[in-house]
Amino acid sequence: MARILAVDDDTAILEMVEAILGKDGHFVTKACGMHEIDMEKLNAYDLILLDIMMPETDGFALCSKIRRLVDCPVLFLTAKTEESSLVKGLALGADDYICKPFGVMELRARISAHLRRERREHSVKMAVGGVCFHLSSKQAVIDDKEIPLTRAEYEICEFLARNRGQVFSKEQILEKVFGFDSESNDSTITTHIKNIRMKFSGFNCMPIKTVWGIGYKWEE
Amino acid sequence: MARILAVDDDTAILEMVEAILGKDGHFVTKACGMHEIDMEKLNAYDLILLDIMMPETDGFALCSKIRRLVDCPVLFLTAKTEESSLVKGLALGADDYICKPFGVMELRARISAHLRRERREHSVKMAVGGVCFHLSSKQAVIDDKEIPLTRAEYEICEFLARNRGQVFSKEQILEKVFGFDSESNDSTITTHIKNIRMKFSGFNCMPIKTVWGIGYKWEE
DNA sequence: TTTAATCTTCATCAAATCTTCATTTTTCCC
DNA sequence: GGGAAAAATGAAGATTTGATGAAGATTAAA
Repeated sequence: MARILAVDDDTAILEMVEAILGKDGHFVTKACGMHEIDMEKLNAYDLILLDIMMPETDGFALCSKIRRLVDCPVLFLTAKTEESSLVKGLALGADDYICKPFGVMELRARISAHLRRERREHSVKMAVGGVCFHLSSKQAVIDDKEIPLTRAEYEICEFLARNRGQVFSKEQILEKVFGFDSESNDSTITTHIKNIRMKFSGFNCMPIKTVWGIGYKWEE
Repeated sequence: MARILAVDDDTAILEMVEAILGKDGHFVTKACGMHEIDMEKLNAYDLILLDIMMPETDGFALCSKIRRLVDCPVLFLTAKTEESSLVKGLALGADDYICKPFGVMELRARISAHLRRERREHSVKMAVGGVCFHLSSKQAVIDDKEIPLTRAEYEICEFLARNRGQVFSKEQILEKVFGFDSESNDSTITTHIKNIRMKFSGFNCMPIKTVWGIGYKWEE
């Protein structure tokens, strides 16, 4: 059904979560802490469950990092019941906050609701066609061959691919990719797009489409 | 910020919700029960808050009906704390379940999280008749096929569709769509309408109707 | 410091889009 | 039906927008 990443320092909880969600047909990957997570492969999950209190990195910090990399639902599953903690968690980009001890049925229902919503909204989206982004090394790869993108070119590609299907104006791309305080000219983006296209054309691949009068998008 | 529909039979709760969410810049529409909801205008809301125990229709039934009509997040806000009730609510298509008495901060945080997610995943859409408008990318779609409208054509369509049933003169359309300071000729609108109709006719669809002597309208 | 790579800007060209207008068609009213 | 007003049509010109190629500025590397 869905691929779920569960992060908790308590192995017993991980086992339990796996047992519960496994029955619903989900495939649960267990991680005992941040060191067990391959941040480059977060794309592989449909939903992430996070504990807050963990020895190395705490769940809040982890949540921020995750949210910067992927868009899938992130749910806290924690013993911290204070409202302030819930508020902080959700403010960091999480989608839900479930307190331990949780009801088995509640956990299942909430996870189903989040997955259902993901499908409801996301149904049109598909995998980024053929292009693989190595987030840490900032390289784009097609068929195991690297496309020699410069840093700016890579950032633009990754941003558009991450939000594939959506159209962004040059101003938006400047702001989102280079920061709101970028004082660059729109033509910078135009030129980067041109160069990106040139490099991709060598791979018989043209993922960035112009939407006249509006902007650019990564084709779905 | 967002348009929120709150449904509860207890006026005091509605007032409180309005006060809390109003401070965050949201616009809250209050409904004391099902009879006060115009089911055909659910599109107008970004998020819906539902009580469960209400005299006429109960919240569960209402949730099912709503879910059949629109995709926006639906949150239960209820005094029913049993897990079975939560499970039922989420199973019916709701996205969250908040128990009364709720923490003010929790309510705000959860609502923000849902709205954020909606923006993150969903380039906002508006469906009118068989036509779906992708607001952010300014594209119109019928049966998953894109209608290649130019920017001006799209703006006119979206405006008329948003106010479907109402008739607008060419002057009004010019003013509303291109700004009060537009110095264009009326014939510009005539021509745009012509081109829009040509493009829609390929889809066996003719949503813009001429009202002789008055203007144009999007058919209901 | 020198060199190379990358980023940014700009002028120019081509294409898509917008606007206008003369002409034809439709509608309304007598 | 006839005439006037309104709208539809088709095509040409004006305008806007994006693509392109090249040069200068900036940054990073040697």
